[in-house]
Amino acid sequence: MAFVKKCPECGSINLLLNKDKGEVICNNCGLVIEEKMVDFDQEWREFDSDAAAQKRRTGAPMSYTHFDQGLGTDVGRKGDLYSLDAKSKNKFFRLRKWQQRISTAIERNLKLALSELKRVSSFLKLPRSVEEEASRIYTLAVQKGLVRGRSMESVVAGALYAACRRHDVPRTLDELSEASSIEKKEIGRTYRFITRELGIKILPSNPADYIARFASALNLTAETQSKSVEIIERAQEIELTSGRGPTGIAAAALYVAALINGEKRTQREVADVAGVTEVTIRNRYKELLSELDLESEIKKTKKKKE
DNA sequence: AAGACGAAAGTGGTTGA
DNA sequence: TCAACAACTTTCGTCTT
Repeated sequence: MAFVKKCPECGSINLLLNKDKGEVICNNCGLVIEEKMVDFDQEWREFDSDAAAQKRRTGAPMSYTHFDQGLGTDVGRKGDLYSLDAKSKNKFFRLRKWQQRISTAIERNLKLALSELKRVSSFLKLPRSVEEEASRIYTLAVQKGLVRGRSMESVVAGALYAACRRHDVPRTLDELSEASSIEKKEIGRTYRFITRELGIKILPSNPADYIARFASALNLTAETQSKSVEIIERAQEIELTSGRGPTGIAAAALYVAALINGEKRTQREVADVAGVTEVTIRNRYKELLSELDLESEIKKTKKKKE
């Protein structure tokens, strides 16, 4: 599966996809990374339209973004129903009524929540795979009764945040907060809660994952981008990054890299797109300078300019 | 005048007794 | 459950360009 790249346990990239069981297994340590995956493949081949008509039997692929995985049917309320005689009509109305009663609170909740989830995810332009993952997480959360006592929207936001992190397409809590109009604190809290309760392992996000987005928001060149990734890697080697907020590190690395490549941005600008304050950038920046001997590089580009 | 810098006090979350 | 603690923020005054 494209969105699982590394084994969270041992870091190996040697992953084995077992389609029959719908699992992804780490070939190195044997950890089951993804299970209950949906098999999207056709299991037959079509040579002409006759064969296709015979063998095709489904509509859209099954998806967790539909509350019943896209398989549900409703008793119709319009269309050919009205061409029936009065007796049959009555029967259908009764059926419809029953269906509404049977629909449990869970299903109604899911229906609502997943449309909210879609709204937020399209607002943030998240990839399809993340949306799927978030829907799956939300569905699990509902089944475990974790939504009780929390607003539906906050759980949706938390699930989306978790899904982003798992797929290495990090969005900041601020962005999620803006898109879902839930407070940052609240999202963070439900995020921690559901990941703990569902036993979802999430690696601390890598500062480098933020670089591309921040850099394009600041109109920085590709050289600056790779420079800042390089800085981050060097910083990680000497454990300068542990315990610090990844966005602050990304911001500082980007700021220094821009300085080195003569594309200076103010601390304010960088701070805004990264969602941290100037002070944080300064602190990280100071550490980077003293630990990584970057001052000489900055001086070099200064001299070039003269 | 704007940006960079640093000190001090406050916030929210984690940890360990 | 509470206190200590680290990271980060807010605010504000000073220095540099």
